[in-house]
Amino acid sequence: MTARANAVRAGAKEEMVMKKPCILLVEDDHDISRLLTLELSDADFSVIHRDNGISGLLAVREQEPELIVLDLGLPDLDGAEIARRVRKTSETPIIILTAADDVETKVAMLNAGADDYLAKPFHAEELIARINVQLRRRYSSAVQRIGDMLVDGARRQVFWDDQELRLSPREFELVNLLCAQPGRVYSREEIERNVWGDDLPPSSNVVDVHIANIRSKLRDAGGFGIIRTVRGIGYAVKG
Amino acid sequence: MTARANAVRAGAKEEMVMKKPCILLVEDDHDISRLLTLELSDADFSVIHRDNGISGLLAVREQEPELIVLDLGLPDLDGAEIARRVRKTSETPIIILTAADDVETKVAMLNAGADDYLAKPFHAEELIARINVQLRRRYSSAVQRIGDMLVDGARRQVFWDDQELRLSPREFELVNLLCAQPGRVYSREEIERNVWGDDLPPSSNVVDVHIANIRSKLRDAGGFGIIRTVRGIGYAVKG
DNA sequence: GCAACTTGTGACGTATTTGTGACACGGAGG
DNA sequence: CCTCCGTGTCACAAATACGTCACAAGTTGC
Repeated sequence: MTARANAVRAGAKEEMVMKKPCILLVEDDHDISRLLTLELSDADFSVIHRDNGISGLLAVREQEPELIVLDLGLPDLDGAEIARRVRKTSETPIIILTAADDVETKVAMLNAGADDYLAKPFHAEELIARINVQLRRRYSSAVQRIGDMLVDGARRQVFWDDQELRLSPREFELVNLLCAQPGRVYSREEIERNVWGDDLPPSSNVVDVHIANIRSKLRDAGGFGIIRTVRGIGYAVKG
Repeated sequence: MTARANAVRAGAKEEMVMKKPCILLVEDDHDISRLLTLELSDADFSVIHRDNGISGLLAVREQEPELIVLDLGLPDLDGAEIARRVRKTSETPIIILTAADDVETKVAMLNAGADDYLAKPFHAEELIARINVQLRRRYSSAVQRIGDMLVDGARRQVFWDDQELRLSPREFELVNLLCAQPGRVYSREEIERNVWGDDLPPSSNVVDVHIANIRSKLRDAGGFGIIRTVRGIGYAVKG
């Protein structure tokens, strides 16, 4: 449920009512937290704020947020420590905020189980962008059925008529994206941003080629016309 | 270890209805008890809380918990006294929490009938780990069956077709993790966090090598294709 | 102290994946 | 009917990920 909600949310804000993803913000600086709470709410997240590590940890259990934004310099607990303890029991994405921008800190954080890292000062939009990346990465694991096609995010498998398609990682990501919102048209740019992320393949017709390959594999399994081409824009799956 | 134990139980709960072990927590500090209740529930125990010795003793009779976690510094009764009285009528495992960490107390507690002893401050995971040890000692636990493979968490044994595989500790941990949720794909990072924990093997292809060894042992016993490679991500067992 | 075993590392071969450019195709508009 | 632009298709080169091996360091038990 979270899964779908988030996978879908990127483009869907305007069209349907859906549960807002809940962000837990653990930050002791009152000014920053107030500002961020506003910005995040604005970006259509529901925000829970805690100003110390202990109550932050409690909130993780009690509220089960979809994502955690964690300040490194908390009065009681070390950010890394919090990350480690969250990781003991859950895979909730964690984004760390910090004043320092050195490599060691970054590595230490990621080793502790953080998923991303943002050095102050930063723009709220950047944080929001990274939040969305993490949400998509983690919660694109829903099981989605579209006609005879079945997309299982947790297993990273796609079936047509109970026959598995052997998709490469990129192919799977692409299918998974399109299937997040059956019927919705994804532009090439949107697809590249979501599937390729920071790797940016700025040139060429990669998307088209991959779509072609996916179609071919679908055809081999007996599926036709699942992926619709929208001339001038991009692609969509039938919905 | 803790992480794994929980993962196993968490995963098992989806498929079979299994009674959660019931823990009786006797603790007067309200903050600690709230946190522990949450942590324990999270670890998939059912928790009963009492905040004094008398009602604690009553609860032992009435609820018949599988294990008792006992704070030493209670307002009405001495922890040792409680332990002794429980022992008059039952062998229910008892774990004592205490502020002091001296040897005499420890000996006194164990003499009174306690099974284990934990000095504050402690991490919840440590408590959970010790709880699991005690439960395992007293009751046998989680057995997972996946096709012809059988994973016995309590005995730390894996069988294929009733033939035992001789797995090294690490190998067992790895298999056990993957089998906690058959079908679910575990990323290398996730595997490292869960199997290696804080020992951090930051470099190299350890996971792959171990998987290869496990596969080889499975093959020797007649099992093929149990562990699926998910390119670009990690591994999963068929399910 | 020796032997057997466990564990992590680095190197290497191989199969798959992935991006690119060239070109064919086809519909929309003139 | 012809042209043009956006797509489909193909083959190829480069990059990458994974499986495997041999080895060294560390443990355990005898």
